[in-house]
Amino acid sequence: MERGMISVDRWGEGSQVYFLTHLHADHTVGLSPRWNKGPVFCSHISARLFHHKFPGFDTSLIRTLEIGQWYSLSLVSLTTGSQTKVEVMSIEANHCPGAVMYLFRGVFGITLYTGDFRWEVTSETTQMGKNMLLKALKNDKIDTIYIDNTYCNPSYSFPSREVAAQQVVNIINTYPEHDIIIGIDTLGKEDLLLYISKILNIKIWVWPERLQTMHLLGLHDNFTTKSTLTRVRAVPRYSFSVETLEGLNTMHPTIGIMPSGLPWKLKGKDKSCDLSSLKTETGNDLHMNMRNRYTNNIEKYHQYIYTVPYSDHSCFSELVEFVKYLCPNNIKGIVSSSLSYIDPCYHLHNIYGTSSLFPKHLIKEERARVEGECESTLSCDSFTQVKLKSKRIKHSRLHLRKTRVSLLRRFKRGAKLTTEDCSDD
DNA sequence: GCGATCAGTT
DNA sequence: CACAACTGATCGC
Repeated sequence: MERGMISVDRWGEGSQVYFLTHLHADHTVGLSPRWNKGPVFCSHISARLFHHKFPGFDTSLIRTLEIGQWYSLSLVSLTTGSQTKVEVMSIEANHCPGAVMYLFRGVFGITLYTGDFRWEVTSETTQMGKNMLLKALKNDKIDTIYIDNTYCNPSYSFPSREVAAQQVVNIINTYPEHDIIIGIDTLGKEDLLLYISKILNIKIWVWPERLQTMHLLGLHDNFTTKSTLTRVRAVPRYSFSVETLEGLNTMHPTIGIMPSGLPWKLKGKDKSCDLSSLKTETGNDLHMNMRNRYTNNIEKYHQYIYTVPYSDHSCFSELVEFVKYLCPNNIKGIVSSSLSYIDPCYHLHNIYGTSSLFPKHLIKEERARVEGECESTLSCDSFTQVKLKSKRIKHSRLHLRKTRVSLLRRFKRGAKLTTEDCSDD
């Protein structure tokens, strides 16, 4: 992509067109109701949710794209100053409602920006995305994939959301007399709640604003704001804490369930997990065996709290499948926070194109190459953040060390940290 | 009042 | 231990 032309999920100055993958807060930093920098392209569902999230947003700036359809844009190349054609197609990302990837085709070649996505082979949505990509690309090869590297490390492994949803149902069934609370965000995990609602044939309580979101998503039957109607409540994740659960339990026995890709652990406490009391609904042994590998992921985080590996991001093996399927020339991580922006690419490049690991003597070289590559994806945002952070005196030791290391490392490598890096690709 | 940034939380 | 996604406090304007 050429700088100054296209921004995806970045809302700083200096682009001709802006693309939104989905409406989670960490992808909309800089977007506000008074946005006026340029047209915002997004999916129909995101467009529908837009006004809820940003009341008063200038509707004339929103351009909705039909999924799986090519659109042509005429942009100005900042390097040549002349008009250039860019084609774009949005593809189902299977992350949260309205989430899409963007496939771009232009003078810069073919670029796929995945945004956050889940590449779940058992999911129909993923199959749709797969077919769209196949159809869109024909025999062409993607030059660069900007990939959701959130869980791009072999240590991250979790089951399909269908399996995880059943785990949640199993936990709920284990406590027939308990109230249940489930931690969720402002968007996402609707399928999990729907599954629970349908299997157990109950409504699920959500807070009033969340009910509005449900209605905007066309979900009218399975949710309620009347707490007397149900024992299962979905609550904002930030109000879901050990204290909350302990407080609730002084009034009525209550179990909390956290759906998350990461197995949370309570610091220094007993991590033991009593799964013996958990039964499958069907008692199906095969089902049980299939899940066996993952059962350890159901953690009893606390006396009253379970965590279940229900993730809206791809796990490592899914990322591997994705990359193998598309065979791009280049891979760059989107998530550049903390120290994770190096390892992810490293892991993917290791498996990419070959079933075995690189010979030991090549690994160092490969790592250096990959690290250099990832370096170029650094945004000025993260740089200024680092600069500001290192100036501060009051800071946790860990943070201070981290920023120093990464500042030093970036400086040593001579990474270009100009506004050029900020805007797009 | 506003956006930007940071700390803290699960 | 980590992550994503979010809230609330604080700062500068």
